[in-house]
Amino acid sequence: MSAEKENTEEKILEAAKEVFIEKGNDGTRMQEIADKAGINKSLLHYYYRSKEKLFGAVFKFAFTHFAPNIINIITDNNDDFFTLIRKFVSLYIDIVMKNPFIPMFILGEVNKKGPSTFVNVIKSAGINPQAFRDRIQKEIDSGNIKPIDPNQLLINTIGMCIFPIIGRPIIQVVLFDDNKLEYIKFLESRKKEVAEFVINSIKK
Amino acid sequence: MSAEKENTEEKILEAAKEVFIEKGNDGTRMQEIADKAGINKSLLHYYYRSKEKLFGAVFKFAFTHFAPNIINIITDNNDDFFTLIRKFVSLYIDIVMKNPFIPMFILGEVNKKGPSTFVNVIKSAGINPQAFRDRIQKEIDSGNIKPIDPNQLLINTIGMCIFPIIGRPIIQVVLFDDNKLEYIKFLESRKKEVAEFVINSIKK
DNA sequence: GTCTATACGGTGATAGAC
DNA sequence: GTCTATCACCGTATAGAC
Repeated sequence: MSAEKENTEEKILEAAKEVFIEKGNDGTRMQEIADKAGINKSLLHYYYRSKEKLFGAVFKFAFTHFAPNIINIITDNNDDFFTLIRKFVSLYIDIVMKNPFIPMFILGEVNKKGPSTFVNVIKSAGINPQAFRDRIQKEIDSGNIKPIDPNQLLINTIGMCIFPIIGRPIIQVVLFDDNKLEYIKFLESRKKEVAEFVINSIKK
Repeated sequence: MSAEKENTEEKILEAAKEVFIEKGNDGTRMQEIADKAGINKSLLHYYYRSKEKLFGAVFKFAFTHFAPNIINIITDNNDDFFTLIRKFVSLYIDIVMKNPFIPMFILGEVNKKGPSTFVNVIKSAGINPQAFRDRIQKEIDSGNIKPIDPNQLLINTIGMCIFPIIGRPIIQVVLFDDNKLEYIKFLESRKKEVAEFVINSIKK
């Protein structure tokens, strides 16, 4: 997917992303990363001193490329609020559909190690919930939507976007008799369904 | 929490639940389970032949004690639909609050191994989404609620209940400045907030 | 920078005494 | 049933040649 003649360090990181994100820290073997990068195992330690450091690089990538894109849709946005919600939901579901393992990876690792290990990454990711809260409050004050706790609205919306992705194996089996196409169709239609669900709930 | 003089097999399973559910299959060491059970490592293999088998017992427990309780609230229920939703959401959030690691455990493992490994457990868990779909359809046909795809409504509702639990480390840091009490309060109020959010969205 | 060889501590699993 | 001792293997990490 990237350039053919990338340097070794980059090749390692790309391979590490694939393995770590799919298998998690505990499930990842340095040997597998080396194989996938087409280099020797000890080269991993030459570029990244330890497994932990390599993992850290992968986690940082995963988190910073996911969290901020979401919230930043909101900041500096001139759409009316319902249009904003439709764009947000559609874009977010699209992102997680294209990177289905990343949410599970982030949530799994953060739950295992606790936020303390990642608090630097999390804080430096540029997430600014206040901008979101402010926008909601403005809409409420203007009488455009029903009163609601902005945090609740945010978690509701993100939860509805992410859960069907991380719950895929169960959802596909239980709801769609393990039919992959039915599941994909279901997910695709959520881009509109979730937005309308949210809008219906808060509109006056 | 259980009887003092439980037999060894039971002690092992209890210890295994704690470790597996908190650390996942890859992160679990047989030694840790033995220590927690207060017995020797080789006794684990005497009662459960392998780590895989022991894991299987834990997963089966976790899944069967979680999934069905949810859906069965719906079956054979005589409440009006909005009361049903309020009960469902409140009970479900209460369950996951009391067992916060189980959703992450189930989702993590199912995503890692794929549903094929657990398809027996999943299918034998007694989940019956059709009963739920039928109930929704009845409400729509009766004109009590707006038309909506029952699957979408189900995933929306469950997603809003589970996501704040598995996303806790991030949510607590980003939204509540790592204030534990604020997070708990937020979760507690969701028992009502989520139900009203759903009801607002589907009521006519 | 990249390789081979190896150290060193675990890890699941088994054998065998009691 | 429960223990100790031990096995065969695998994991990360390092040393050192080229």
